[in-house]
Amino acid sequence: MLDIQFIRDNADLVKQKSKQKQENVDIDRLLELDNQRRGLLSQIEELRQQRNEISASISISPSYAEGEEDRPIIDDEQVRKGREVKEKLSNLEAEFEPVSKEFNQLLRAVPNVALDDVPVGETENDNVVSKTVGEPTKFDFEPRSDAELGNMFEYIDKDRAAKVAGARFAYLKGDVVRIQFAIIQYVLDVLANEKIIAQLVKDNNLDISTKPFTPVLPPAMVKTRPYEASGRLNAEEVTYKLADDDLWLNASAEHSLCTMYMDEILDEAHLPIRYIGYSTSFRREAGSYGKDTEGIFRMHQFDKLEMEVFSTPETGLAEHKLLIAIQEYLVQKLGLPYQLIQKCTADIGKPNATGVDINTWMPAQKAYRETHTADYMTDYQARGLKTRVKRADGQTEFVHTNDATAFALGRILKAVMENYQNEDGSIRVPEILMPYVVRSDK
RNA sequence: GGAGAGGUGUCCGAGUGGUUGAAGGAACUGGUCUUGAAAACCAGCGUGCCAGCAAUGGUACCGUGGGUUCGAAUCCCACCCUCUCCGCCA
Repeated sequence: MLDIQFIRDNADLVKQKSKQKQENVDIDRLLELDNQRRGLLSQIEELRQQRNEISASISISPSYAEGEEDRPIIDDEQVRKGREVKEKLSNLEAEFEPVSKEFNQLLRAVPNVALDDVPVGETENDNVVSKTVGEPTKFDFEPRSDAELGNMFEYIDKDRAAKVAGARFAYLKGDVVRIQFAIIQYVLDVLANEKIIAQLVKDNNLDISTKPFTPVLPPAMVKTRPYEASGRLNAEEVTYKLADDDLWLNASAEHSLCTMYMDEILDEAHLPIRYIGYSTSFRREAGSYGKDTEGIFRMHQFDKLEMEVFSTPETGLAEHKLLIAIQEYLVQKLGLPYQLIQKCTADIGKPNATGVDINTWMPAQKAYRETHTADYMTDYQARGLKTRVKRADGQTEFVHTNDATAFALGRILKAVMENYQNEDGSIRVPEILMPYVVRSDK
């Protein structure tokens, strides 16, 4: 969330930026509530002061309390006054509660302010292709889709999955499963390799740490409070709720990673914290009926490798650039053609200050489709989660957070299957994955 | 799921109704001492909100939420979490 002080001081800017994101939050109402809230709060605090003074005036000193001598008699008049104050206080607090509640709801609804170089747009069609790497894969036959290839070799069984779990689920079987695990191993190898990180830092002229990423297997469920605080809970369209518990299914490893330092103050010397998380991700896909129903592109469940970084404010943007560089490195090593997309204001998402997507070439659809995203939240997410850093000078401030897809395995399996297919439907193993698919029985 | 113990500041840990934002210790920061370091000694050292240019003042925070009271870390209720033992189980 944003700082209310910042909104007060920059109301016009916040309104404008909010509109650019197509998030229509009533900023005037928020400011009105803010005024009401502060007015009531100062009245409440004044009464509390009175209450504290009254109770102090009738307090019994420890020596008296132990009954040594001259135990004072409690002053009934003061007690009566105390009761009066208590009554007034509880009335005011009752008045304060709904104001405060609406205020907090609205405050959380205000989106992050996009960086100035984020293109203004109304839909994802206004995203800007910032570069295209590689040529669409050439075939001297008509390339098959993941669904067709999956059927030919029983790699993908959605019919039986539908029987068991419903639409948008699949049994993935056989060698594509081995490819998935090879990709996981490969990504962990790359991100644990300080030489590669250092090279990418250098190539991009970034003045940040070369620290490698720590692999993490996070919880696949998140409680309501952290989920809401992260700005990532989207109950209507995305997130599954467990019926009997205060738990939601992860829609990304990011969701249980970004929340892990909630209510904590981190030591500056420990930053940046870089994690590569692996989690099965669950999405309701409620707004996408009839979209991408074929194959494994859009599923209720998929596995994902996700990078998460906690950093100081000064290095946040450079960390974002590093994450994009890593994404490009990984996609290039996998030999897939792609486009780097700068997302526009309407598409970056509420907590983001900026964000990019990588769209990978999908031969059967003859289109670049979204496989990666990289989000930079500045201090927006950390403010909600109260994740702070204690600086060398003793001051505390909110950390900056970044997240970025390493590989969303469902979508990347589709990309690999389609781009590496032969005419007979067989699929070659990308060279970089060869060492990870060696079978001991062959 | 059953029985028991417990959740206090960066950490350990005291505190069962009033001068407790919270003893003591550690860590950390500054200083004295030292050729330097260590040790020792002295001092400082939580976070949010409101008001203020600031100094500062006020208020809240001892797992979470509610209650009792003039007054709650301390008493009562509910919930969450952790640990130990038993049961079940990958």
